[in-house]
Amino acid sequence: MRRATPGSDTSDASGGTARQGPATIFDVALVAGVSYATVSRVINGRANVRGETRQRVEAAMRELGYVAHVSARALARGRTQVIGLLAEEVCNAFFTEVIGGVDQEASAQGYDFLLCTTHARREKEAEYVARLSRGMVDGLLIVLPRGLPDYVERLREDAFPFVLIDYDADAPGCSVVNATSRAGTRAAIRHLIELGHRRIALITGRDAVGASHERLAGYQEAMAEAGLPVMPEDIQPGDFLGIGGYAAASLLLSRPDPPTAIFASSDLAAFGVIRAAQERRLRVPEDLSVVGFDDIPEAGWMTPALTTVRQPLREMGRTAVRQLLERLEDPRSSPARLALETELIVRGSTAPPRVTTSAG
Amino acid sequence: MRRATPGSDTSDASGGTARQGPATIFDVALVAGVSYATVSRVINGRANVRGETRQRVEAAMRELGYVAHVSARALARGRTQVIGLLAEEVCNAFFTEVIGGVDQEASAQGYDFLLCTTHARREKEAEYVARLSRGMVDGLLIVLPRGLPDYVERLREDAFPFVLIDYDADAPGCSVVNATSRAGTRAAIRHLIELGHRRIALITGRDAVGASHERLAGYQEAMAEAGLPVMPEDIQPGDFLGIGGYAAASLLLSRPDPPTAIFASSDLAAFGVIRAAQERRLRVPEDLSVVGFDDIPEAGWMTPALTTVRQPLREMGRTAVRQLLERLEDPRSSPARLALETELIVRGSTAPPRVTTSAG
DNA sequence: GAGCGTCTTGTAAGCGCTTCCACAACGTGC
DNA sequence: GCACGTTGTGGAAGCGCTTACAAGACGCTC
Repeated sequence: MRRATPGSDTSDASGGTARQGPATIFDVALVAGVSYATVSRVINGRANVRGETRQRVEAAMRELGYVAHVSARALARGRTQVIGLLAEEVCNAFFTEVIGGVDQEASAQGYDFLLCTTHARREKEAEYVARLSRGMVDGLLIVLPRGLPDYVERLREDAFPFVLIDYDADAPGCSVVNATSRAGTRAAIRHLIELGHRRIALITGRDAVGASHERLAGYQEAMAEAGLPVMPEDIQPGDFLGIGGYAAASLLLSRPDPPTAIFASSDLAAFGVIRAAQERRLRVPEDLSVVGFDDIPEAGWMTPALTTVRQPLREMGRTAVRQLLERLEDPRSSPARLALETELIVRGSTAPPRVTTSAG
Repeated sequence: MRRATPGSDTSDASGGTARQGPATIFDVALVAGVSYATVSRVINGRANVRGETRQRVEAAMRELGYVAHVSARALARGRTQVIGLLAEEVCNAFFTEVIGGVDQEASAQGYDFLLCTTHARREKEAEYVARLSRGMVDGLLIVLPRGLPDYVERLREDAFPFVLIDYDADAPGCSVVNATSRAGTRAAIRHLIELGHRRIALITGRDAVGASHERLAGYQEAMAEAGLPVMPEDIQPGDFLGIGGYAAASLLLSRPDPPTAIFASSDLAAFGVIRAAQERRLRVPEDLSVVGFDDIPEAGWMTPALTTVRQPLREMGRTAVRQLLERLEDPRSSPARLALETELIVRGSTAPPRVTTSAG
């Protein structure tokens, strides 16, 4: 084609025609003395290439330091071998754990991944998704979407493969991976009740996130099962972050008759609770039992180590990738809704209450 | 005017030929009754399109929900409008701060960014870089490289634009953005000396990272200036992480004659130090002064709030993007080496020592 | 030894876009 | 009424790759 210059010497890239820019498939073909189609076959590991030819091509690629052009491949094949990951933030152990799992599985399956942080800029999200889904990625993972944005509907219409991670509300026709938040919370509250706690407070997550409601429901169920009353002021709004946990706990602990245990809807929030307790010279767990949710690495690390509900975040990331790839391979496979098991991890931040409160 | 297909109706995409898949530039051209070249001009905001034509095209794009195919554009234009970011990890406040800055500036400048976490898998890094630089991204940001890998040399040869972030050793011909680690550390140590400390220990960062050596040098300079001896056992190796800080501090504090102040080469390490102190029932700052480095958000947050050397991490990310874009626009612009100012932030974790140690 | 598969290779036609070049339709100024 | 630039538009040639399709070489059968 264009730069098939058969006359000149072919073995010296810097000689004859002074090539500029990285080598293309044509250059390799020229050096190997085969057609570019054959080079392409070698690159893609097609079987029908004679061993000796293959070796010549491989040698030429090495010699020229050939690297396939990503966009060109993507355009020709109609897929990019990249999956996109849409997360709100990157500076939060919850997301980084999930991302870590995605990273691991994607790379194991030969996919790259493209991380987009939305910073909750809702207006940009839709545009992001539109562009990603047009030639940048083959499929999309969306972590912890708040509500169910319009673009999800659009993706569904376009039959573009995607998986929602940790989305707890209804999502008809969508693949979802999440964890059994409600059951996990119930187990945690039961654990506190078994230790003898009667006044157990809850700090919720962000209201827009479905998992918040699930955890609240689990709390209420466990309390009801045990016949314990739930005081409305014992349910404090949080934000899944340390700051919200701290604020909520400060409120709870400054009351004349504070709870003896606090369940926080995330580990970060639980860290905030512990800080608030320490500031008041309350010891954890002697004066206050604290339970978190997620089991991020730091939870096992602190003093006291945090009792928490383990949510298999990395595994969720991995599972989501597998689900997505399944849909990539067979676009007609029906969307699945997977809930991974949570597990109560009892560590040092919970103990029997010092005195049984009046409510008990 | 001129109609491409004068006979049939051109406004109904779902009529005549049943289109499948997302709309292309041709579909838009058909609906708008212009050639695809004109559509391309509109997309790219070229001036030479009549107002009325432009509007027709825009209407057609809206009607079809047209989104440009990213790979196709990239292939045709030779650039992607994406910059790549190579970082070791994503679950570490240091990186996330830098990444946040990059994100912000890139998006302000109309670029997307592609985050690749290398997890210190050195063998994969080079491959990553090769692929990224071939049609995935226009330029590369490399955060905190350990040593100066071979692929950097390759990038330089290929004249591929890249910027190193927080790389402190020699890098001839490379653009670098970092901070004045040495001066910052000197200021921190001086602060401790002014408070009356004489036995000041240092916990280093990872050895492979240039900034570690800079901080060590700053420490040694400040001690020498004050005429204070540096005991070899007061310099403990760390890893920039909490776990290393904890381990090093545990060692330092378990000695019969422990230092009265510890400088940690990162805030995370300082958190580890504080934890180690608390476990020994040492109070910070009364019994032990602690200084960190970085000033990640958590530093101002803890109790006690951490005295630390502020490194403008977000700003470093932003600056690096600006530098990279400069090189993108003018590939012959000479590489610059920018060092942003560090600043000592005095908070609650430092105080005069309880008793002047024998060394004083 | 003609007819038939199989294996290997080359040619050509795209993928969806940008952009150079050409050309028509318009004024201008003389 | 002519040459002349301007402006708006269409046609065509790529960008670097994949992948039908076709064709040549080879070995096999009957």
